[in-house]
Amino acid sequence: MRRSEIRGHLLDTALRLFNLHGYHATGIDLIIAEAGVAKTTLYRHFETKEDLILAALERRDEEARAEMRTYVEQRTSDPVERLMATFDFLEACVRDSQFRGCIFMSAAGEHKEAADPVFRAALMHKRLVLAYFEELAHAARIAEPKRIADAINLLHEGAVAVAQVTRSAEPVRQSRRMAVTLFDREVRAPLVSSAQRADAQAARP
Amino acid sequence: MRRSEIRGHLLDTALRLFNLHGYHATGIDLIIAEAGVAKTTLYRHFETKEDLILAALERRDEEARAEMRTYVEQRTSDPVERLMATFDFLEACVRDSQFRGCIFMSAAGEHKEAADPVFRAALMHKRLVLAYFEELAHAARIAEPKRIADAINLLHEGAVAVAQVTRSAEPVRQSRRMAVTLFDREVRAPLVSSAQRADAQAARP
DNA sequence: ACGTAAATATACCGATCTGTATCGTTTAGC
DNA sequence: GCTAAACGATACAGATCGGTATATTTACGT
Repeated sequence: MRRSEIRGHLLDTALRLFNLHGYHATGIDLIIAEAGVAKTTLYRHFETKEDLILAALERRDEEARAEMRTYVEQRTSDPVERLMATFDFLEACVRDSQFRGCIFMSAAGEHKEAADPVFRAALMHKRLVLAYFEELAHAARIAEPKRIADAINLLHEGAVAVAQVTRSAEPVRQSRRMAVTLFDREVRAPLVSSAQRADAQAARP
Repeated sequence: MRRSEIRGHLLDTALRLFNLHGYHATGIDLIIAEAGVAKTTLYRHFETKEDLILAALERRDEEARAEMRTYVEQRTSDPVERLMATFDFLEACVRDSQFRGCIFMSAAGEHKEAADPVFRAALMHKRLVLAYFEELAHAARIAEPKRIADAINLLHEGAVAVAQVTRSAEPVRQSRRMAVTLFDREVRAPLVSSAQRADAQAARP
């Protein structure tokens, strides 16, 4: 492994283990063993474990939001359908065999003090995701974009929480349907894709 | 302190600390110090820390569901309004200064293996709460009680998750409004209380 | 009131935790 | 190719972890 890749490899390894076992339960020794790296090397890149956690969360924050953006934008150009596509992206995340809940919620759950840097990093991620929902709602020319973004955010969080304990993707599908029911009278265009509308027509002709 | 109270006192102390700091971050030494009890005493009542966690979760499960039942049943006898009263109960929980998120979600978040007894205890609590929602939906003579119970459950979980990071009760109020919007055409009676309807009439006569 | 079971305090165990120190080896940039 | 920085391996420090052992005192049931 090239030296320039070590830092990123450490972050990826740490993120995988944090996702699998949580933050307190994942020791430095396990991280370096899984990464195949000496302990000295880890502490040359990150001063403390907390710094490693913060760097990992920052990396994952940017990565996750970029993935969602890419998924949503290449799925449809219709601004309203893009709002709904966030649920499809979420469903894909939840269906991943490695899904163990939202790592930012876990981070906040293990670092509950509002002043804890880890908690603040988790909060910041949530704010940025919410801002993206607002951006989508604004583009969709919805009357109250902030309220709709809050609602989508709440449905997302509920779906992830229920999916985390039930180990099922069905809560995400249900939250999507709830979003459709909630918003289908508030926006200018239908909230189901043309393909789905065709399916529905074919099902009951 | 009487001997018969020690076990319960240990469970209460442990629950308080688990809620404040999480499970891994709360050591045995802190629990016994806060409880004012010798370590030997704790280990006479609970074989391991995991046993203590499981006993604490079981106690809190019964306590929390009994509190919700009591709150809901004494607030209104109308079965439909009782569904909505679960949100009011939730709002009271979230407004508590000690609120740090759902301790069962935290437990599942720190014990992610599906076979972990702690994870299973958290899952069991969620199933029982969902069953109560179904019970309420059934009493309200709703067409699809299970689907509505799932929806309420999802809104609850979303509200708690968002409230946990934003440190606000507003997400709970929003989830309640979303529930009203979702169900007001599905049930036989209005979903706002007569007092709220009077307020609305007074506001715009 | 007495005897037993459970409480206490304290010391201790081995394991594990985060983090450092040492030192020999490898790599990257000039 | 030289040099300086980074890496690997290992040992270790000091704290804390969950859990035990022991010896003494306290409280409860009969």
